[in-house]
Amino acid sequence: MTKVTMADVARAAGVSKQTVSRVVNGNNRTSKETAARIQKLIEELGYRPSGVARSLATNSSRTLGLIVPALNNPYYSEIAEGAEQTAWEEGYNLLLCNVLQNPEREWAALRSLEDRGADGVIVDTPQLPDSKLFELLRHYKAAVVIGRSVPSSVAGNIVVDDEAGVGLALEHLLARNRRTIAMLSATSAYASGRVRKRAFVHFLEAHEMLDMKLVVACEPNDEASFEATVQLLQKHPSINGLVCFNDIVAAGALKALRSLDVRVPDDVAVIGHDDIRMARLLNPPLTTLTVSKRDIGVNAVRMVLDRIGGYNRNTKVVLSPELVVRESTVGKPPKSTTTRESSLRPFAE
Amino acid sequence: MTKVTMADVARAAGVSKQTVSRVVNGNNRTSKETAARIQKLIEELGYRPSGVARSLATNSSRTLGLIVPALNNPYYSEIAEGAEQTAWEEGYNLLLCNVLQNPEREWAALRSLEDRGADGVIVDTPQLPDSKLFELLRHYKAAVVIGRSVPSSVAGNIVVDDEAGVGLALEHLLARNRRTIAMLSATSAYASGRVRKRAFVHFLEAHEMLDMKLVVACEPNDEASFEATVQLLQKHPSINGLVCFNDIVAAGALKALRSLDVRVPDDVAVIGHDDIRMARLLNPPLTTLTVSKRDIGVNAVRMVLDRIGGYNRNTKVVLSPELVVRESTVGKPPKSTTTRESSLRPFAE
DNA sequence: ATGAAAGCGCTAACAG
DNA sequence: CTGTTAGCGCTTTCAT
Repeated sequence: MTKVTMADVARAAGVSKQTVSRVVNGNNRTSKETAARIQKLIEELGYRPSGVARSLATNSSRTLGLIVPALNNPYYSEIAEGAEQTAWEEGYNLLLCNVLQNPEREWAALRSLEDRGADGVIVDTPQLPDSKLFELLRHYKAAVVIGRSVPSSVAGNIVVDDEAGVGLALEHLLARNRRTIAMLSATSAYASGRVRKRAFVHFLEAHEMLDMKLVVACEPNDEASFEATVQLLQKHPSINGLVCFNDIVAAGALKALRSLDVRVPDDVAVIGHDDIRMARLLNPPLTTLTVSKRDIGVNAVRMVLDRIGGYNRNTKVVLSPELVVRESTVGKPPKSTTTRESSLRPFAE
Repeated sequence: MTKVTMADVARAAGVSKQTVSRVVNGNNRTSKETAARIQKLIEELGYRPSGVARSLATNSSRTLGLIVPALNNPYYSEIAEGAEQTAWEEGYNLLLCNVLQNPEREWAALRSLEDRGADGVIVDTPQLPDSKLFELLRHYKAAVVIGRSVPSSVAGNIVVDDEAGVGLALEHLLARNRRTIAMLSATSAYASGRVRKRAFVHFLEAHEMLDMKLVVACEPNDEASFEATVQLLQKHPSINGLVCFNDIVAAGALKALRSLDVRVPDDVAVIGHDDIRMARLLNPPLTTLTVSKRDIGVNAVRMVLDRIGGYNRNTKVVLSPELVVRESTVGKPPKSTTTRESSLRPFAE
């Protein structure tokens, strides 16, 4: 607990702080012998460089911030995991901020990270309005925004092509002769919910199959979804396909269908979004759209690090979802687990 | 992005840095007028105090570290969520470190947090040996350890009474006439796995029902559990009760039993641990042991903050699990299509 | 009520 | 190869 400083080591070694500093930072411009001697002293005295002092002197903390709306959502925790891992590998620390769906806390987290000297931030905040977000991001050396489009001057950008994903889902259902397809969307506070709903509507409109009465929204949790599904199917028993905002919603729907004695997929085929771990453990295992959440995190960190380094080449990454086909749409036999590789489609603006 | 320092504000206001400092820190020993004037300047210039510089000067960062083995595990992400929220409310930042089940990274995270000047740490690392852990913790003003017992001189302590929990589970099974009870434990690297296994063994020994061949270990993921369950039941078809290390393992087991056409709970009653969100969505919904993960996080932060403040009163918190009874042990309740199944509400026996 | 000086522990920019 | 001189932006004494 006693604090050993660089000066202590220098004194013990009979050299200047600078020399110790050079050894600590692996700067070879010191003689082998002194380097070795200092190294030994460092261990003996148990010296640990102070990151705080170093940050102040270098104006760089080797710390990144990641702001997510909820960590109990597997979607975000997987992003966090990928980001954490990558940051670690690059010698950076990740300050993870969980803002609990609260725009005020999103704002505060951004300020707080700034004060703590974070070199860059990665933000996945569905709620904070663009104007405020952009203003806050100005204060950082580098930033990356996930999940909504931003100009490359403001931040790097990682988005998921939900439009394409919903297209895949609907084509899959159509190919299996489902013609009365409903959607369990999220309440409008969710940006991706809006996108997925719009894509759904457009697609079915184009196929002249749209019935807006079959498009309902609920809070994205299994309880709300359970209720919504029960009501939806009681009102519209002819439904034979169901696209859900995410896998949690789909799980609630499956449970509801079970309680209604509606067979899946025979009576109703169900598709989720995200492929969280639970998806394959449900009964029946859930067909779902997925992108690699880990990859989002990994790419976000790479991108923000690039930007910190002054390379603004790759300003946007669009990830295309893939359909993981399981029994909730095709029934028992086809045991073929779709291999899902990350489909990374980076392009410069 | 331009850096406004305290000196800039002081200059603009025609006062010294110290006066600005006093205003920033709410020290009233400044005249109302100058305080107001400075406050105005601060807003106008967009001055933000540097947390880094302050940390260096005060030797305190108002930052806490939380080290968990895996964030994709809902168990830990809920702890993190509780901790995050509480830290935030107390004006602290939470540096979340995900160490991916890797003891080397557990070690590195502890060092890294120390270098970054974290005031305290909360550690839930199943793998790092006590001796190493204790040594590392010495460097912190305060520490709290979750999930394994430590002396109060080393750190505050939050543990779950797994012994009692396993007792609840087994009594429940016994009461339902299960006499051939197996356990799917975790590999020995997991401290709580060891505790739960020991409790299981002791309990059944005391009831003269122990058969060590029915106690098997696997990696705590659904795939390993699937395999282990298949093998276990093929070798011992008489098994009619199964206690699992956690809910993920139980989910894998349920899937395996389904594939073996073993009925749950009629043929085998299954109990998990943790009550992660997925538990009630499985088919059948899973009976499981639970404590409030959020509370663990909340308590941990409170405790470490107490210790930073010099109060070492509350050195240990023991949380007792409750058994949430669902269909995986008691079968299906009478069905109703209008009301939701009541199994959403946890209750203690 | 306010200011001056001295540092927190480190690195940067020159010297030599 | 190594040392010296200055800070980084803030807080802490101590004066005034």
